[in-house]
Amino acid sequence: MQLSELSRRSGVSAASIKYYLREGLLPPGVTVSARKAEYDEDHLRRLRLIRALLTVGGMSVAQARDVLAASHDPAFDRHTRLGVAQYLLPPHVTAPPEDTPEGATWRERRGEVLTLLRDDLGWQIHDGAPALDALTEALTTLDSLGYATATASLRDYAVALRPIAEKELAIVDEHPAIDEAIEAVVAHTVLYEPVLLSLRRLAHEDVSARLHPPA
Amino acid sequence: MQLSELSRRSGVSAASIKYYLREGLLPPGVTVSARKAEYDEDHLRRLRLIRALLTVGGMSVAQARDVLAASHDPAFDRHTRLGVAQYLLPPHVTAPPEDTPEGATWRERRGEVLTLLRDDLGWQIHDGAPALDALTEALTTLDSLGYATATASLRDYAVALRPIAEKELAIVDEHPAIDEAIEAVVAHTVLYEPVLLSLRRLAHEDVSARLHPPA
DNA sequence: GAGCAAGGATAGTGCCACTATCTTTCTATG
DNA sequence: CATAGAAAGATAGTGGCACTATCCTTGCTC
Repeated sequence: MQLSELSRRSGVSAASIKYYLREGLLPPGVTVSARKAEYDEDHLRRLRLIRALLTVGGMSVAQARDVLAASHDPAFDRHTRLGVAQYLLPPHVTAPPEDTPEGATWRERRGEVLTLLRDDLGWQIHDGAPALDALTEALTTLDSLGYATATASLRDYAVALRPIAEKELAIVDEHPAIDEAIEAVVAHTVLYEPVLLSLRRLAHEDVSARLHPPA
Repeated sequence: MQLSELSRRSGVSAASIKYYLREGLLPPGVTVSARKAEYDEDHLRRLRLIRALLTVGGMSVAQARDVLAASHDPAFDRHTRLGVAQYLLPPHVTAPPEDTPEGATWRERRGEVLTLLRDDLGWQIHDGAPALDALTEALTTLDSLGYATATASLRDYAVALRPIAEKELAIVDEHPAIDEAIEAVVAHTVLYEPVLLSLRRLAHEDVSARLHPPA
């Protein structure tokens, strides 16, 4: 199909598709002639994924490009590529400078969390996992606002989320083809986040309605 | 304290503080004279909350302003204000137009989810809850990519999140002062989201390491 | 072979979160 | 008392981002 048809079937403007092509999010089609390029169903699928990452996932174009590129890099094996894709996903937080008081408490907090997850819960996680930094950042921010987060409640969260993670990984492993699996990881990691957060808010509403019944 | 000291103690540039004052995120200080305004500890605290909403929470300045404004609106009672704060929080999705095929499936999906939560799980949730739209949007997007989400797994998510929501609401109810409670709701709703998502990703890593042990 | 639509390149647009500058006002100091 | 200097406030500017509008070339069609 031509670019115009790709645009029509995806609902994305032709100008935007050209933009994604320029930015390397969408691989170029087969150039048939100087005024005709051929795109296939894979392009359509990829385009839908791109739009999902940008809108539902809230990622930037640059982030989406990096994730999509890394997830198709043949230099890595299956397990690594699955991890690389996840490690590249936002958010990315950087630790505060080491020589400041904030930096010291930050690092201390990070160590506590790592100990909880590794030693207490027995999770096998890498020391440099970006999610660990994001978690530390959120916790220290809450601390600075006076909302101390007990290690115990953090453990409750972790325990509640563990079975969910197992189910999700099982779904990914149903895809034998590596490219499909990668896409499944990216899609599940990013697109299930709003599912999780929405359900949490709805649960809040239910609990609140029970605690404070409206008149 | 003066604006310059507020800047120094918060780490936010004086120019940015002026910007937040202009945009109505931060209430003005007491004008002592034309070149001197007095700020107090509440301003410092509010400023920290603003920064947290913008950076950790990923909200826009306009969204933060609306949430902060509504949460201090005396026209609402405690329960309503807690809800209003949450309803105003992003993301906000709009349903597709009713007369399109996508609009029809979207609405159908929304109805299914509502039935699951209300009739099956017995949750008391409002029909117009924005989280319901966000949830529907995420699910239909996943559907369009070929990842059908079984109602059963959605129920698993909901069941896993329910106890977390209970704990969180209990913490909020520890604050008798309404302003403190509002701030607690906003802070918990927004700032615990990265906690939840980070822990989920770390759980993924652990599960993946067990399924595919690295060499 | 004239018209026209598709592709590709390039410059422009609108929004956002600041940020730099300018002016006014006050106060501390010689 | 004069004046330098600093704080507030107003206003205009900046840089990044995600597109988007325009222009030009090319080649198919009638």
